[in-house]
Amino acid sequence: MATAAKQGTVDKRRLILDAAVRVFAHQGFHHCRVSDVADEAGVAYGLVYHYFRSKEEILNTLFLERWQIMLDAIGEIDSREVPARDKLYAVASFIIDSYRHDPDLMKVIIVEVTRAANSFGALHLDKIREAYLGIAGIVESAREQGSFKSAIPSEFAAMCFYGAIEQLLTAWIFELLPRTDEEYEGAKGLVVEAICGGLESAHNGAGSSSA
Amino acid sequence: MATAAKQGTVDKRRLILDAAVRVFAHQGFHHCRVSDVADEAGVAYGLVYHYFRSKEEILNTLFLERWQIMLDAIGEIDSREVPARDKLYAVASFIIDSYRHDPDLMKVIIVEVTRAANSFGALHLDKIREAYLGIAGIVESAREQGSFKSAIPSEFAAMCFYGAIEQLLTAWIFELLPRTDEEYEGAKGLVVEAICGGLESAHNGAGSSSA
DNA sequence: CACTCCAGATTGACTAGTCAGTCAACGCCC
DNA sequence: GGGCGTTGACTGACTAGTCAATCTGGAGTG
Repeated sequence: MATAAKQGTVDKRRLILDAAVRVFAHQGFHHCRVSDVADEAGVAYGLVYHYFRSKEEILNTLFLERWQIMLDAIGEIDSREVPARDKLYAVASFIIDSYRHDPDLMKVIIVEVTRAANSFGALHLDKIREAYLGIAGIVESAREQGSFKSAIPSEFAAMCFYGAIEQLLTAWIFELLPRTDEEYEGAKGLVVEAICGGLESAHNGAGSSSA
Repeated sequence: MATAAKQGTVDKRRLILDAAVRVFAHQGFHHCRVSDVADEAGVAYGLVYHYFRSKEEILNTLFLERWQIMLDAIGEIDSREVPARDKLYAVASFIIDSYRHDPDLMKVIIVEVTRAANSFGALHLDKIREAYLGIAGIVESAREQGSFKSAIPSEFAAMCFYGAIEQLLTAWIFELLPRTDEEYEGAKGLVVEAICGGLESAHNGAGSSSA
């Protein structure tokens, strides 16, 4: 049995982290008090400061824990011997399943970190960039190999792809899209088709003057 | 001469709004004090409350002012008699030019409202949704007419398109992309090409099992 | 033109409340 | 019995919003 969870002893640190996810997700990092987290965890106020230096450190911990898992997943996916489209489908699946599995945690990460340009986003920029680079790597191989257009820089493509997925999650967070298993599954294929295959029909003859 | 600006009289309300944009953009809505806004505007603290009921009302005003301009622009673009791709190019141009023209304002709108699921985002959900619907309308016409794939629902496509653009702005906000005129101009064409034309080469024969 | 008068603009000290973080003490387990 | 885990009352610092006082420009009057 693991060190922390032996006997009936519960890992209070983990309890606090899990409680923080729920509280941050429902009230927002700025609108909740540390006492809310302590109460939710069923733990005394002061104990939070025994395990974490500050309220911010809780959020940082949550982000880093989860983000690293995603970076590792992207790295593993990139190493597979399959077409780029399948890799991107796997990445989309991983992110969407992460949301499906723990919507509160993903909401906190996206809303409070990934998109928080004035607070935690800036702090974790390097980690966020790593994800872009991982996706860009997948695109880059496909470009070199000729299956992806060389006209679109891979970092740019990665940004569009990741942006589309994050917007999807945002739509689920905002309840603009139904949160059902079918919706999640369908979205994986659709987002890949939209970004890789494009919106235009293959037989499209519509002219255009855009660059 | 307009009522407010006749003679040497300055419109203090406007002064406060403009100062708020700068302060919110650089410090973040939550990390700045009302006194910072007043100081930046060169105005007494109390005057802020003469013109606005609360700190939040300043942000709401900024968002609604600017967002309505964008909604009007999308509506106007949709009514043009050009291919869907050109319409989407025009929408992308409008948003990117908005950022180029006033990065602070766009940063505030995106970071503090559009992506703030726990505070202002929820408040302005309907307005935000209106933008999606406007873009979806453009896609829908193209689907009916056959130039866009019918397999991808138009709201879904709109979300991917808008998400890609917002991610681009975020990259500029985070300084992950160079902020130059060439970059802005290039991005307009690239984002449309990525979403409408897709990342894959036309002659792409790479197989795929995703769907 | 000189003067009064007032409504709206402007000021900034102050209040009332909030909340992150501290700390001294307690207790439980090894 | 000692150290780590745990407690929660308390403090110190901060700030959104109030308000009574002051200012200012222009309309009305003789």
